[in-house]
Amino acid sequence: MQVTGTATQILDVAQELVQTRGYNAFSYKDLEARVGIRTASIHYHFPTKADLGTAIAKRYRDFVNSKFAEYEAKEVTAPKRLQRYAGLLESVLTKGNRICVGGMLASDYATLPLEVQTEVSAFIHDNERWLARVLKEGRAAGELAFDGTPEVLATTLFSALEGAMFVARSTGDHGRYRRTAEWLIGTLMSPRVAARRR
Amino acid sequence: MQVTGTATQILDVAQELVQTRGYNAFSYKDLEARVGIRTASIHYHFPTKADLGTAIAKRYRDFVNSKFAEYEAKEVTAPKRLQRYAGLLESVLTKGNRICVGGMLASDYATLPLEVQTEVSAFIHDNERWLARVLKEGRAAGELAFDGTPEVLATTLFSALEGAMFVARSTGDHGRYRRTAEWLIGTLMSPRVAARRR
DNA sequence: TCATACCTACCTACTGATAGGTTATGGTCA
DNA sequence: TGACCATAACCTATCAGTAGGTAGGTATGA
Repeated sequence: MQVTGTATQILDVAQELVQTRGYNAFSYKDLEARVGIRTASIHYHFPTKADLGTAIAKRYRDFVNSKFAEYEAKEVTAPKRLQRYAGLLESVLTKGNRICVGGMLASDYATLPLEVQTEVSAFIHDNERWLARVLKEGRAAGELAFDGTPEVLATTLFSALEGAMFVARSTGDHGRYRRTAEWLIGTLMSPRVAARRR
Repeated sequence: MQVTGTATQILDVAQELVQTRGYNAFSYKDLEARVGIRTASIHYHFPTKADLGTAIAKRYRDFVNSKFAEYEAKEVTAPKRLQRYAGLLESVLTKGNRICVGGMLASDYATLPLEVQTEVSAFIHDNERWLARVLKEGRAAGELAFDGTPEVLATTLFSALEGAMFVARSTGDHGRYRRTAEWLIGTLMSPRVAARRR
């Protein structure tokens, strides 16, 4: 048995299809050829599509949460941490025109099985909570300057970056994402920090 | 006989399904019961689903473009025009948990027929172009203050508002959209930002 | 010998789409 | 006027293909 078992392989392929086509636009049949086993065998690993969707969402949430920990360990300042976060999503976009799993499933939200919906809501919550903390600490440290609460700005940041992925893909211009991310973070940097950057 | 013909009625119902479920998550069968005619009859009005999707996208784009003209006629200042724009999307969200047609189709982009893709790209372009003009004029008039080009900020604004719709719906909290919109526009009018530019 | 992991074969329901028939309306012309 | 015809707008019936899912059998290795 490999380090990457069949179940993991199924998750990898299915996740890519979720990120490019969306939850309702891929089927077990699509997985068949790419994974190399029959649809019935995929049902052995993931009895229902809801199970598969939930597994994808859970794994992705864990992955992103691990990135949060990584960024906090590696980067000391809030602006750097935000840049890392924006860079993570950018790499998703660049690697095969993909969309963040959370953002894509959010767009399919009304049609998702309940357990997947719950996972999506939790994903958004995790992202916003982490962003809010980074923003709060950054402002306290004088690295960031902004009006309003960290919570509101966290939602705004998350919404903007997720939305920018859709816009970038629909216009065939990945630069749109990058410029949006740069504008947002640049605007948050305090005059002192911004001045040093020039 | 009626003021609203059958074709219009089909478009109304189909558009609602696009806005709530997405392009791939509704079928002619879904329209049957709600419109009150058989799927075959719907094919009479819209031969293919691509035709239907294109008609929905085109009509919505025209609708939004007409709103642009309306806001320019009714409102004199840039902040007011931006507030109107944000309010338009908010009313879409509030009225039946809907998503902007452009944003929803952008999320389905990779699976759309070519003609619908083209329409989606054009919708984004129209929105960004109008926003960029409002921002440019607003800055020239001293009503707004921001770093960077109007074009970049237009993309950011559009991305953020569209993304905020998804986030609001997935968290069951429409207030998230409103607060995001208010933060964005508020930041553009902020004296602090204006002072920083000098 | 027993669980794991795969298979073939099949199911029901639905997908977008087509063929061809029915009905109502309204215009043309001997 | 009335016979005729065209068209619009619907219908039933059907298509081939796909959806997610199930039943039950088989190979393999501990």
